[in-house]
Amino acid sequence: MLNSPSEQPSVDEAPLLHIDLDAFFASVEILDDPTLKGKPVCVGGGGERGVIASASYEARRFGVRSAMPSVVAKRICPSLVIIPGHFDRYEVYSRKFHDIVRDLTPDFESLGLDEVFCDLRSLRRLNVRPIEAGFALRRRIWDELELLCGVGLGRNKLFAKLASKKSKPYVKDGRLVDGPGVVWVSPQLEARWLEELPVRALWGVGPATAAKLEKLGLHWVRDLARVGEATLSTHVGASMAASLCAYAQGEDRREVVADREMKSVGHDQTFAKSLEGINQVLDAAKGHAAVVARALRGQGRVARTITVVVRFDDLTSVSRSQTLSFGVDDEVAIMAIAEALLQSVELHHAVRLLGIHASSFLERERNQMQLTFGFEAVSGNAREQAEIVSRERQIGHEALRDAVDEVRQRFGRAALGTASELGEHGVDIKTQRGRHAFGPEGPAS
DNA sequence: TCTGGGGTCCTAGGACCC
DNA sequence: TCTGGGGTCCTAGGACCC
Repeated sequence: MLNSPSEQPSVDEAPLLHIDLDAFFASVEILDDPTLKGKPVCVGGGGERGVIASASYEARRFGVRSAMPSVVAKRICPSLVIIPGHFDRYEVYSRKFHDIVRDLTPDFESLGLDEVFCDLRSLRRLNVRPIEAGFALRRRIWDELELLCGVGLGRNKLFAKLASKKSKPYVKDGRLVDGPGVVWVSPQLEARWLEELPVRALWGVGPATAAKLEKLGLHWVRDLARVGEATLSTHVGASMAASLCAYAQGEDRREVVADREMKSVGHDQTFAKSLEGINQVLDAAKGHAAVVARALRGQGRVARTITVVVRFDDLTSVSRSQTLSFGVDDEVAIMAIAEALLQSVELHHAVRLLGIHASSFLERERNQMQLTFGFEAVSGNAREQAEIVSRERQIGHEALRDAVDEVRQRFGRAALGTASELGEHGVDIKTQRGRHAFGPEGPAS
């Protein structure tokens, strides 16, 4: 907690600041529709397969939590209002939130739409007082956005994040208790904080890792000191073991990385009613391909790797991916690859989730293969332009056709035998080149 | 109570090159 | 003729975060 009001750490004593907006999605919904004020409100999927993404404090009083299945939330809180997300609205608020943070320092890293880590060290010469800065941020976020937030300060990301959690309001015996708003973990307090911390509270420790640690008799962060990193490594992997051992000592080397480059975009959808058969799956995939293509173009990126993910009714998942020698950003090309990949998946159960993802980005200008499907030559030097477009289209078609062939070859007969004409899904690719020159096992060796 | 959708990172194995 | 090992890229799956 705040040790005493007079205590004011310097930037070097509290270099990391973490801010986390309270019940962000739900709060935005209430701002957009004030009649919701005072009601238990959630944002999430309302159907049988929906889960809660964000719960207002009013809902939390009933025990509703994010990641909880909506049917469960509704059971424990029958008056719960579940609203489907309006992510465009959240992005608007998130940008304003980031603008306010940027006024303090450009040296910040966002996690999702509602969380930010700031490295305050670059403000050393400005004589910034971290605790004052934290309260000032809170005030501005409230004054300008009418949103509440918690602020944590500490020597590293580990403590800053733990502190912001402690700064927030919480529910006790069904009542809402105010938090202090800003919390600093002083170096003197670090050991005591770690002492009381369950391993599950550490970054990177989820249900699976927690269960492994439990098996080793490690419930608390203090228990981690008992085992060596080498032992830990055999159970949770080298990288996780190194992090855990460092955290147990209060050490955290993770830096604040401003303007992280995005590495993938994708679209997943769980269907209210599972899909049956390849035709339903392919129909759905067309929509997914369009969403992913739009996202790529919106960010001015082209992707070399296309991945499809299928989750079955038994909750098992499979993924298939193909990396191309060129980048794509249009739905026709993405769909052509996705279709070939999906054809290779054995549909032994109905499909509850379908995902298409794009990764391995290239800079668009220099690396995009000119896949100008459906592009109509327009005004100007019509003939010349038409020739260029035609040539580019030809090259694009050939490259894409080769890529689709490659997928089919990789997966052998399953993909080859049942592959429907790509034209059916909008790509006019004739496959009359010397295929079938290889058998069921792939290319003849 | 039975699990979404946006992402990130890690691991292990195989292919290929030197 | 049979053989090593490192580096890089790709693939599939798993775990985690918000």
